[in-house]
Amino acid sequence: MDVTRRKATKGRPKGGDVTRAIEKFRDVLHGRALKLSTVREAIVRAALTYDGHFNVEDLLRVLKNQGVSQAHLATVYRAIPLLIEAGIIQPTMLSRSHGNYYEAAFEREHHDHLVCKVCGRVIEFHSEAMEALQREIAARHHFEIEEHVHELLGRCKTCRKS
Amino acid sequence: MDVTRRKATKGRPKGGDVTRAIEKFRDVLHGRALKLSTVREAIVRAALTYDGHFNVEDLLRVLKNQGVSQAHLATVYRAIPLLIEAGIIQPTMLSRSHGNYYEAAFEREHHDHLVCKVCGRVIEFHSEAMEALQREIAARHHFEIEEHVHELLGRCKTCRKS
DNA sequence: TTCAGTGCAAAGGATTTGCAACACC
DNA sequence: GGTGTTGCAAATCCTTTGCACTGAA
Repeated sequence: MDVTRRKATKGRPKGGDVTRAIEKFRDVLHGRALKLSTVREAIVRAALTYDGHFNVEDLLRVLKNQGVSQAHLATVYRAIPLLIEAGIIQPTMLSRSHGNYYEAAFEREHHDHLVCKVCGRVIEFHSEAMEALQREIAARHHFEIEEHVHELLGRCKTCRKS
Repeated sequence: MDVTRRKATKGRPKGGDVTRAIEKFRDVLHGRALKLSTVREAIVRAALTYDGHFNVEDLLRVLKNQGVSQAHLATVYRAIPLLIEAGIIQPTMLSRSHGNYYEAAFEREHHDHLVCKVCGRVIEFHSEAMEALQREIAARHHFEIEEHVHELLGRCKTCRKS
């Protein structure tokens, strides 16, 4: 009935996925008369292959390690809205953490998060029953949901013992 | 079974509530060897009687209108964590808005939010079924929930027509 | 060749902090 | 009276922007 499962960091993009994502990105850019630069392509790759949640600095670090030109923070910031637009990444809350965090989203199923306030571990979950309930509540208020934020914060299995 | 209802801005604190809240606040402060200054008391009153969601500037504006000394931003920032600690206010996401927002929380029931991305309207909701489902999901992951963030973002009744 | 993209530095906005004067308990 | 609190200004952190130069189409 209610399929809650851990997707974890399986389903990381394989080569072909990255290629398709870049094609998708190119389309989005073309649609806006923008260009696909080598730097942007590198940013897409870095974002898609990043394991877990990241912020702009994290992404920059990866790019630097790969020796992508001088890789500048401003460039990454400027690319972020485009990556979101193209569905390459999606913003995630990780609530009170300062700054914004993102995660790869290309061809991944929707999910929400359990976040451990002690160790920072993030567990993904998806519940169809929950989604249905949300739709029901929205309908009751004649509200049209475009997106939602749902995070359960607390202590994970390991940390609740200490 | 599932009681979803609009709590709206009814249930605003009455005089007695404010007094009790201040007592509670005093206790929390005492417990940490801190003091209840007149400025802090004014901040508590302003927060409790504020109608709806507010940020630090909003609160400061109220204080200034009341002629509370020179009321300084830094002072309000310094008080916020204490108000949260005492359960006077709670942070609310209002997702992508820059800066943090809060709302009065003293002796109010827990609720979550529907937020209109067009007009900014905030509708409160509470669903026991939803809460139960969250507990179930947490249990499945041996996770202990301390708090959660749940916001449904989209278009309200009025704005979805335009 | 022509715009868009990039690096860099400087600007911005939100929040924090160091410090001397001031106010609770 | 001693310690925490406040106002103020300066400092920080994250993000955005202006500009001259480089690069994609």
